Amino acid sequence: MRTPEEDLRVKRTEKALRNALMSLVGKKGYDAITIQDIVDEAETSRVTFYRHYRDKNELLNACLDTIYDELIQCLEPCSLVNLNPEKPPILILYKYLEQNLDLYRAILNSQGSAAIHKRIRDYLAQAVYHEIVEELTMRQLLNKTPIPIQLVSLQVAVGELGLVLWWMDNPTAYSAEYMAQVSHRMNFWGVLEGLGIRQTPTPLA
Amino acid sequence: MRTPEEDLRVKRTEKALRNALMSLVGKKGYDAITIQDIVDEAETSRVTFYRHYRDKNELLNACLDTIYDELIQCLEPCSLVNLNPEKPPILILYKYLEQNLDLYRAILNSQGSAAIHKRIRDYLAQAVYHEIVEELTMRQLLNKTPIPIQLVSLQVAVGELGLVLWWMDNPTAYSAEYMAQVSHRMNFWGVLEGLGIRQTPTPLA
DNA sequence: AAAAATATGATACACTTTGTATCATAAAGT
DNA sequence: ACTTTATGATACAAAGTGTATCATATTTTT
Repeated sequence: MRTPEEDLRVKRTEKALRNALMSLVGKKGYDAITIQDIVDEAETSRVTFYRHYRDKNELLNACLDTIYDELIQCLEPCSLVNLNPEKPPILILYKYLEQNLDLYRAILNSQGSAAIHKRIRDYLAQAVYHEIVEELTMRQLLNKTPIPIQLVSLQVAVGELGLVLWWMDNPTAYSAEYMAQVSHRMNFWGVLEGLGIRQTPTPLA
Repeated sequence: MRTPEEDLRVKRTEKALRNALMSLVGKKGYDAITIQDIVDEAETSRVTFYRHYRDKNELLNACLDTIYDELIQCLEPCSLVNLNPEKPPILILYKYLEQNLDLYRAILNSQGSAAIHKRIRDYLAQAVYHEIVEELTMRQLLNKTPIPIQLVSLQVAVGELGLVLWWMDNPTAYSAEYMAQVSHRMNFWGVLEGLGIRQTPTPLA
């Protein structure tokens, strides 16, 4: 039997490279980082880098897979379209990003960030989609929405994520708690409209 | 009197460079374009390029200034927070982008696109902001909003723009008209909530 | 524990791209 | 016509990318 993906050296090297990139991205920003920088930080050689990743972007994707798993685990336990506008589930995302603001700001503002934004957006949209379907099934309102659920979900995703991204560049303007509450509240009414559900408005705390 | 910025040759060269980049970006995508590609297409020399722009990004910004003026002129005559949810002003943006979909898709999906997204987002947000202030002044509701106008505007901007960007990658799913109507309708209720104005819901056409 | 397999590091190389310098020439402005 | 300035050709230094080779070190397998 061979040892295709299980060699200790391989795992060690790849982990070191990932850690190196994540560490550097917070210092000098993704775009300015060279392969040499990465292997210096990882204490390995340039040749070795190319044996594992085709280029910097492929390494970034490997890093994102890791980060992404973390993020998903953060968001897993909460309901994103919580039909109570006062309890913003997106707050979990704000708090998560707040913990390593410098790092995530560097990542989400890098040149290759568009792909990352899309990835998060689509994940959020999908999560919202499933929740809406569940909620509507319970209320026996499925297939009766004035706007396709796909678009309602997408609207929530871009609305919430858009404010998150803005806030990351302007973190002092409002607290994470306030942002989450406000953002969720506005999106909430769009969702109700899109799904054909209406509720009596409640005052903001 | 000198001729600082008005030499015919300068104007001709810079225009040729801008056109070259815009043309190439639709063919091979922004990231893959080299300075040599640009000057070949523009039928000038690399040295000349550097006399006018520091790098590719600076040229892109010059291009965007031009495009951006066009875009603003497109959006100028319309009200972005039109308080009638059935008349979506953002449709103008959809129609504008639809005209040169390949070009704008290439630009808005390029590696450096995050800065462009932000620029459009902030423009939209600012435009919405001014309109809201006007509307609220008329209704004598200024400074009485449950959510800061800045955040309401931003929410509208990211909501509308987010759907536009998604649609550009999925242009066949729904028509520009439908997207605009749906997006505007959902945002509309968020705005009403954010501003403390309420209206009786109307059915979607 | 020995043998086989494989990942690593050092070095070297070809290649692409970037950005600058120089200088004769062409084309604009006055 | 005269002056000023932009252009193009050529050359060059520097940085970065990606590949090839081979001896060495480490891991897995027997």
